[in-house]
Amino acid sequence: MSYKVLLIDDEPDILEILTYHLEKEGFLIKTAKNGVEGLEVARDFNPDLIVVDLMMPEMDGIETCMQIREDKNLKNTLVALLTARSEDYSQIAGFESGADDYITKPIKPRVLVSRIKALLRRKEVKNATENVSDELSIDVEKYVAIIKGEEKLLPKKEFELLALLFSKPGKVFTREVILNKVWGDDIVVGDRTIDVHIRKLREKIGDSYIKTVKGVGYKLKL
Amino acid sequence: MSYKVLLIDDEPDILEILTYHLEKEGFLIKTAKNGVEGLEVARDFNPDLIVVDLMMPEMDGIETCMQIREDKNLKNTLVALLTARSEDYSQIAGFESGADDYITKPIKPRVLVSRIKALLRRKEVKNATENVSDELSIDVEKYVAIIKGEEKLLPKKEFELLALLFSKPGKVFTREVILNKVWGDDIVVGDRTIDVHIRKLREKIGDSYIKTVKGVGYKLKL
DNA sequence: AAAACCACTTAACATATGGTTAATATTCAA
DNA sequence: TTGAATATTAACCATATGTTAAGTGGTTTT
Repeated sequence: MSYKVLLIDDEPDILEILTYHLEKEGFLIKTAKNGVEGLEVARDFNPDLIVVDLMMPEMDGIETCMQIREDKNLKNTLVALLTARSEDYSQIAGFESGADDYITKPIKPRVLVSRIKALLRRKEVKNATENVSDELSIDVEKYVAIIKGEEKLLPKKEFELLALLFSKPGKVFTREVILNKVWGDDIVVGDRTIDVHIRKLREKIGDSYIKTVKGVGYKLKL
Repeated sequence: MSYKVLLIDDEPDILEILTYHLEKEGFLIKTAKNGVEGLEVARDFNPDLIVVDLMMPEMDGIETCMQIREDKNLKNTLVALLTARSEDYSQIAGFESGADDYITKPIKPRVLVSRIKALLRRKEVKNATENVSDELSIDVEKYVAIIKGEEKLLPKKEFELLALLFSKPGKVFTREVILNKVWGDDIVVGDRTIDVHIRKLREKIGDSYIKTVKGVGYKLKL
């Protein structure tokens, strides 16, 4: 299924050019020429991503962004803000608009497309890891494991290992696969390294979640 | 709870029409026909927002605005100035009236309403950000970090870095992202530059807020 | 115009943490 | 029961980050 993207901008030219490039990539596009209209369309269209221009008359981008964030039905929708310059960034960032990404003008279609793809990929991961169990979850943005509501900041490798297991809870990941995904194809480490990381994870999140399948690998218990 | 708005204008017609439109939107409205009266009402009514007409006999808008700003009890109150034309803007901005927004006449009710909503929402955010950790917040307009009530003026780069972290407290920002957002896509700086800025920030706001996630980046502690 | 100042960057060195290993213990499936 | 796989622990070490001071260029002050 292709991703749905809503573009909100008051300049028809920009809408047109972006639509062209994104449709070429197989995205499903709708457009709106202001925030109010955008919100309406969004509620109906239920897009995966909304791209909002910051500079718009009447209701500006930040305002729109915030309203999107407030709408519970659009909880899983990503928002990317189009901003004039990267330097102005802090001005926007100061408000917690809740945007997931900022894309600076002038827009290069290629850059935009790859940014959007990256965003959607992340969303995929996020959705996959959400609500697997109400006791344990992970937050990819924050690098934390949430165990019974308590957030534990994990070091890089430990987090990546846990995230891997989370990518398919219940599935057994062989040591080989774990090495490949977390450490990389070429890096060589001793064969106790994984165990030690598992150990540290268990220390932090409790013994009951990561299950050893002897001779095969590890899996996340649901 | 609905927002309280105080309208100050010497023209009854305008007061009436604005009251009508704003009450329709669920705001709680009070009016005053000059600055002196306005201040009295304000102290009693304690509104979220005061809309002041610039052109008024006796005590004019700017004067009123300044007096509002001086009143400690109205610290959290927003002020919007009604001005005749956008060209006059620079004139007014010159005086540091302390207004939070300028709305130009002739007033279009729809525009006014959305502007006011935007303002109040920002205020909401501002107050909310303060609660993220009621010890630390930032003021985008002043370029300051407010740490336990004390304002610290930050240099550009430091502020932008902090603002970035603030844009999503808890989220880990990689060095790469930080470089992109604060320094820009193309600018190349040595790899100790970020650390040094982090250092200076920590020096000013205390060590406890910015957390290092080794191998990944930095994040703002909640 | 010189001096003082400030923001920012760089360079050189110090430190600490996360990652790994090694040595030993324990477990589990055949 | 037994040996290979995994657990556990602490020690080790590399590297990412912390820290300090000094350099640079631009701006303000005198």
